[in-house]
Amino acid sequence: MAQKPASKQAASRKPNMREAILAAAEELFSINGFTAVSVRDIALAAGANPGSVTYHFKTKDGLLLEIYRRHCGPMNHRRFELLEAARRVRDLQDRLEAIVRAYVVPAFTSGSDLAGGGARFTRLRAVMSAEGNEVVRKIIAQTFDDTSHAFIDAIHESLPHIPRDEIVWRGHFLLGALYYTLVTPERVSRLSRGGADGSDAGNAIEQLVRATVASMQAPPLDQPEPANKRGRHVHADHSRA
Amino acid sequence: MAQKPASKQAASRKPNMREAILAAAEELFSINGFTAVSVRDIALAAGANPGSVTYHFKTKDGLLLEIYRRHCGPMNHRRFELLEAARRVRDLQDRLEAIVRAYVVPAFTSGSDLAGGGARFTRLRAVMSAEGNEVVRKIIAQTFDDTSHAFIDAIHESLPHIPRDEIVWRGHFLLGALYYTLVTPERVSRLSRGGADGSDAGNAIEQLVRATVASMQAPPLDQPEPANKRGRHVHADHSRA
DNA sequence: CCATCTTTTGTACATATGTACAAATGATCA
DNA sequence: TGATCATTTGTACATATGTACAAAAGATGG
Repeated sequence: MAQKPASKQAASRKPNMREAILAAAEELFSINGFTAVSVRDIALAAGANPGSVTYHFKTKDGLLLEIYRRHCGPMNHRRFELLEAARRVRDLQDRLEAIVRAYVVPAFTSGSDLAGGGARFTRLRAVMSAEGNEVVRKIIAQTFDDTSHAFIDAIHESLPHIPRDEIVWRGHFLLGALYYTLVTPERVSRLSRGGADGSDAGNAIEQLVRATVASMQAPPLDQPEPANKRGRHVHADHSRA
Repeated sequence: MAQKPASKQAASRKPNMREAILAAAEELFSINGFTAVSVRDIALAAGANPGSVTYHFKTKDGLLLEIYRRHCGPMNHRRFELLEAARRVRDLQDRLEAIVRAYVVPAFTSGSDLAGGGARFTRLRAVMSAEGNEVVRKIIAQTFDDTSHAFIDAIHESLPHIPRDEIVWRGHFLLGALYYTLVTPERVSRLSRGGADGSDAGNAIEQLVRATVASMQAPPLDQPEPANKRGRHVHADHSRA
């Protein structure tokens, strides 16, 4: 019978080994990938015994699965909250920016109560997607496609003259840029010769939002390039689709 | 090229095992990452003996190194060729697009004479950067930073009113989008419900160029979207932090 | 033909890996 | 307290890994 409140449910104060293992695994996976990190590495970093990992999560895959289970819910919940708020913005351009921001911000900040948990988990997802992890592929398709579709549709509503497929492409580029920024932030610092800090999440968010909003507003491909393109090409009224 | 059936040794005119090993390793690394692929996997895929890999490349790292050495030269050479041609385009907007295209196209098509060699090598670089491979990190910084700076400067010349650091950010986003498209093309197909094919390199290039040109032209952050300058942008907020 | 160099093969070895499992330890409550 | 459960520890095992190395096979030039 489940009559122990201090076991798994409440009890915010408890030096739980299970949590330490999860945190250590998340950190190591997000830096070195799944296959490159051994169960022993994780146990060592968590100050635990290798057998303890098997006890709590059965397999290494189970550990990865639990990391996803822990983060996906809160992150997507936060995204939907922000998306609902963004939908209520009246000005079309402001709304588009709010939608993009609603997608980007939780990837950097949301997640559990751990500091930097959101960015770490997103970096983990980036690394896993590059690694082609099979365990993760299912979770991604199951958990994130709903969110993606919701954002694509919302953006499409504020940019009706752009075909949905092109919004899919540009949203895809957004995710790639997001991932890459979290995976290799030092590249920004290096190429800007110290002028910009790739690890500054606040700046990264603003740059990413600004660039993405502009890319979303680009004229679609099937629309022939306007003759006087040096000027305004954001709002095109003669849409054929 | 090779019309012999799926046998490993019979009928060998000049099999050039070294090339077969390189090709197999490149393919496997670009899909599964470096650590996840064993020397025996590579040897099996190449129809070679594991010891042959050691003979030709000494270590597994040496094999990866040779893959990079083989592709970096031609790819960056092609990029510089296209960049020089792009610089001569008179119209500023056309020039910007030509520059972006000069960066993107070789990533998909250039490389050796092998079909799809360029895209495969770029996908390999994407996977390696996500894996944080130490062997690769040096080559990247040494070989690609020159190219990146050249393109950043060229773009900056055609967009002088945008701070260089912001161009660095947007170029960084471009590379992330490029990588992610090569790593996970099926995501585009899935989210567009079959309307777009993420594996269609031609379409991917056009979408990427169009989106990137627009993102590059976005007003800089310190300049909160003036309505009088270029492109019609409805005023955005400056309240968010 | 032989001699010499290059390449391939087979095998071996030390170590790393995921995971199973029993014993030891710790916590909880009648 | 002692009994029962949860957790941790230590160890073991089968397999996978990178790489070294010697023998075999093949090519090359005289």
